Amino acid sequence: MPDNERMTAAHISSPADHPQPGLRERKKIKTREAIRTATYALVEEQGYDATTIDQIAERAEVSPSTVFRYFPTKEDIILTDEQDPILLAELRSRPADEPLRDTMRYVMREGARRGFDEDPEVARLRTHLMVQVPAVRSRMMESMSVIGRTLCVAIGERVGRDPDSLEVRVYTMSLLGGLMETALYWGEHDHEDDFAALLDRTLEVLEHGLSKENR
Amino acid sequence: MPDNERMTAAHISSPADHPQPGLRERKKIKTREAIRTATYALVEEQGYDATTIDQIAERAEVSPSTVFRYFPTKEDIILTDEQDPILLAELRSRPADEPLRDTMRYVMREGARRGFDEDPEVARLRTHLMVQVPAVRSRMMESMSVIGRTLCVAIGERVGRDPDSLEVRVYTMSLLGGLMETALYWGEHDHEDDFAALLDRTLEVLEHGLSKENR
DNA sequence: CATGAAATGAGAGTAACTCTCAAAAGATGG
DNA sequence: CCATCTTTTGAGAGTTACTCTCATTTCATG
Repeated sequence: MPDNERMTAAHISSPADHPQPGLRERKKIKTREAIRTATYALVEEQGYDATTIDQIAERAEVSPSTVFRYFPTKEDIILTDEQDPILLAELRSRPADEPLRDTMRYVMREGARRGFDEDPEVARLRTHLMVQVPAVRSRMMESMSVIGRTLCVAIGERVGRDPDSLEVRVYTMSLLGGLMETALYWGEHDHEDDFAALLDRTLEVLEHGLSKENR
Repeated sequence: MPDNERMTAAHISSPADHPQPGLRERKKIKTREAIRTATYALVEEQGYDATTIDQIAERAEVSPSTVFRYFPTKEDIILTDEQDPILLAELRSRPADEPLRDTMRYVMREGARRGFDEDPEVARLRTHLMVQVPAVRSRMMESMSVIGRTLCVAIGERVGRDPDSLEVRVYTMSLLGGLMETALYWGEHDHEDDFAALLDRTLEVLEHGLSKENR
């Protein structure tokens, strides 16, 4: 089961995305969406573990095979998102002389804002699943380490170092570790806090460490 | 499948560990060891994915049911270790006024040294699996986040802060993220580097960030 | 409309886990 | 040493995520 490549063909959209790319493409998008909404609905009704692929397929009105053609694992139905590549592109397009912290702050904020504006219900459910279902959390961490690779390159460029050097990799993963924990914290506390504020506190800690008995 | 509790009963050894705790206990330890060595041997021969639980059971001369009684998942056979609780205890026993970085440096070094001294072959195989097999890496990350919970308490105590505060959690997870990446780096490079030296570089980065075009 | 390509569905197969229940093996008191 | 109680084990059936293959359908194109 050598599945280093998690990305399905369906994930990679060609750079030029025409508004009307033919019936076939439109149908694929619709199927994808149907599977996702079916999953979210079922999970909300019965919970994650109780929801089987067959049920998802039935409600989405596709065959189980098709579900797997669109998403490599059950967790990916929940975690995958069209926005990730957008965010990565955005990260790359930031001015090269901008301090890394500012870049990350911006990108993270943007990601949270979009995800939440688009559909608050889904965002809520999703983060709850990240917190509660081990398999989902685990999958998220894995995708984090994939993103880490890309981030290393971006960060390596900026700093003028080998992206594969220990230093760059450690820096990147520690940053990501902190950011992910922030997201989990946010989800655990039912999104009561302002995410931007949490992010600021996080970046403060990452930059200056833990001061004793402050706050 | 609500499996928040990953620890099997077999993992929790009573505080008073007698040297001869009766035949029953001794047999359990032997069975556990048999399953582990069978697994390592088979994985070395045929690779991780190609090795099934049935094969493991057969070579260890137990039933498949028994394998699952001892280890909740296949990945745990490889990752679980009697040393982890020892290391955690050691961490707790460090002087309270020792700087955190020094503590972590010490504990990590100690862990790597022991694991490697004990059985270099197994240690090598294990880290390679962490690097190469997604499921194993993923499971390791999960256990990292469990360790993180414990670490938060320890760190919270030292710093005099709420262990559940965002600050402590972010600090802890970013630390762990960096440390794990160091371990992965070490494994990826076939343990050519001196782990202690890598650790020092890691802690330097975590403390002072990435300086531009140094080295 | 005909031909080629891509997407789908159906179905069989694998393997990791779970659960249940009866048999076996160690512990314990007499 | 034996009888009983408890723990561990094995056997087997069941579930489910995921894989692979092949025939059929559906869209694209000239």
